[in-house]
Amino acid sequence: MERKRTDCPALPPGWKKEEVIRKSGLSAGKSDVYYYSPSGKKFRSKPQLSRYLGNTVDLACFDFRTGKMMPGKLQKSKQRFRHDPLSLKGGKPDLNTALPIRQTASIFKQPVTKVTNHPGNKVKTDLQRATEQPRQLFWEKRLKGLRSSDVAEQVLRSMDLPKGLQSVGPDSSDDTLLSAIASALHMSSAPITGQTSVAAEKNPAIWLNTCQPLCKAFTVTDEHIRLLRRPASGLSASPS
DNA sequence: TCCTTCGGCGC
DNA sequence: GCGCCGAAGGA
Repeated sequence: MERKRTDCPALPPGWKKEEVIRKSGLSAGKSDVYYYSPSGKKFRSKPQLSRYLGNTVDLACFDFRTGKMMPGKLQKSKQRFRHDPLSLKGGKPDLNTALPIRQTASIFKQPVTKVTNHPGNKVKTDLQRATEQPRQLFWEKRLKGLRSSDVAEQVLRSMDLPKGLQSVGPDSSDDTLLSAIASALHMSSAPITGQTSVAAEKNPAIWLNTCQPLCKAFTVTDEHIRLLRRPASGLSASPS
């Protein structure tokens, strides 16, 4: 029988997908899907693929049968939505605070060419730094202008920040400051204090503590919390 | 021993 | 109903 291993658009070059129709037996007509790595290894299930790729890759959105990424199709624990009758009563609020992550097609391991320009150089090992995730300085600026909206695509009102918060760095807009603080709260369980180093205010490009948001050190008082607990006027509690 | 193919368990 | 994997059977 002619085997056609097709290129799969969601996969990097070299990976092939194959679909074989069963032609006899009780399950005639059913099809089996296989993948082939660039090295020729055959994969016949998602768990097998997952084991090979390791924990670094999240295949939750990868549909094995079609070979496509299906964002929003998290097959774990069926999602319920606001407009779903079952969600209206007794539905728990969305407690998932994980930041959304950009989904790319290149979820599979790919060969990397290592280029060493200066083979004689010694690399200083600094374990403290090495375990840190590399992060672009002032990356929060990239979130500027982005707005959240509800299911009806109504843009949600942004938040007002307390007066005392002052930003550090090249961008002083409330937009960026809000993004920086919100992101910091999500990305670490450690206390969020702002930039405690005075040097960071003078030259943030060098002294910025990337684990803290782009704002000057602040403290949250009981008074601040009391203000928050007071229902905000002019804001509806929920859409619809 | 390797590969293809269908059965069938378990969710 | 379907995904996953065992194993039969052929090369």
